[in-house]
Amino acid sequence: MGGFEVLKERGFISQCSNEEALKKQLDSERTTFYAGFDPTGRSLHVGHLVPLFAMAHLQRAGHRAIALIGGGTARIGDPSGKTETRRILSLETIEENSLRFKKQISRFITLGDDKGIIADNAEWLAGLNYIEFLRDIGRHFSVNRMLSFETYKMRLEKGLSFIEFNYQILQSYDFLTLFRKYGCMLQMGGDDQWGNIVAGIELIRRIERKEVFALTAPLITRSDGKKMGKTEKGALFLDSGMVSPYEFYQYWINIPDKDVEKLLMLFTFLPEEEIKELGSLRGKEINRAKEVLAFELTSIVHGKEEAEKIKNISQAVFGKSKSNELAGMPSGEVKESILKKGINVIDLFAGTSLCSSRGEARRLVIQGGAYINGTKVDSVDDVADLHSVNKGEIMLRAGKKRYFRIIVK
RNA sequence: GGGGAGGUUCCCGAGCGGUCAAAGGGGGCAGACUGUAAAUCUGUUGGCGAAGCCUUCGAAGGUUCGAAUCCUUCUCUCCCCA
Repeated sequence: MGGFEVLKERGFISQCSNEEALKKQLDSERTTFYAGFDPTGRSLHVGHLVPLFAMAHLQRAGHRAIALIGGGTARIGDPSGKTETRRILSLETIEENSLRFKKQISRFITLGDDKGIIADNAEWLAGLNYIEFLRDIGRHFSVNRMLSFETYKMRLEKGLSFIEFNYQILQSYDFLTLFRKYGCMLQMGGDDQWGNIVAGIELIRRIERKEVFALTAPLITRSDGKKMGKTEKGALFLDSGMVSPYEFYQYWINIPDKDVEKLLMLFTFLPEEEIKELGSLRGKEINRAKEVLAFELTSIVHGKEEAEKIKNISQAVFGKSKSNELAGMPSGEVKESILKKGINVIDLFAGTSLCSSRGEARRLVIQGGAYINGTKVDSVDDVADLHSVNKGEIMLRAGKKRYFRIIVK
């Protein structure tokens, strides 16, 4: 039992409704807790990692986790922290997303009746009777009070639909339902969820006369001001089809020095002492810590085998090892017959994910950032042919660290 | 329902009827410096070809030799009134 200290020391806790009482609760008995995930995207992303790891830690301490899929609330949209209205998703999309979420979540928490549960609020929200709901639940909410919440204040400037405004009530109702159904005592979430969670606590206190708890995690930021988990292409998704494991791994390798320790604490299960040690590395040495971070996290998200493979690839490509294991790196194919005739370098690069247009490929070459098998391409008129093929492959490089493997067939 | 303000290239945000592919900033990409880091400096940033051409300024029409800039209708967002 316990677990509160772990979360605290590792940096998962930002706000807590009643720290002392919660700690006592967690220390004294097996406690059921939950965190919600709205299936509004095709995949979970880095932003979801914080609650996932927090849940995993509590579960390891012996408590029961509920991952709540917001299949019902996703039909509406949560205004918290957003500046724009979320667009309405089709039911099929939500359904599909939910399935994907469930799969991903199960990599973090252990499922089983008394260990971990995945629930979906569509189960109780979809069939709600409006009148009954207003009578039983709605009457406990004061509009004046809701309007005083920061998230709504912000939205009052930009516009807030009535439906979105109800999000908080639905989320509170979720908490109440989970409390009744599973004896759930604690809701976790990001800081932006604070208002919603507290509203749930109040609802439960009013209706059930019981004290339950809120725990929020801080928004994780990068010391360089970039948004955590954002890449040029968008969010860093956990789905291997959307962000390849190789890219995923590389993202963590390239994290700013200052953030390594913090991220190791949050996104790995390594013991704190080991993390502190890794975090104290300086200069070039700290790359070792980043490698550990990337490896550990990739292992959890994509599997250990995959992580090993990528680690080898990365070491090979960035020159620290002789390994030739390159499977898993972004790659594509090209026909031998095309190479026989020779292909212009611009076309070659433009055909890969390295460049999105011929113009971009042209720029890359002109700026001296294009390489074939490690040799700089110095003219846009250069042609690649069979001489460029090395063991059935051609290695392209854009800039310092973006690689693409072309397989000749 | 009435009145008002708006929808500009990835984002924010300028834009006298021509010289606007469209200022500026952010972001991205590349180069130098490094440690696959940060910071900094430089270049670049619609597409195809590189003379030039093509597609962009919510949508569709129209006025003009010529429109992102003017008119009409439509649409969406926000504000005020009911």
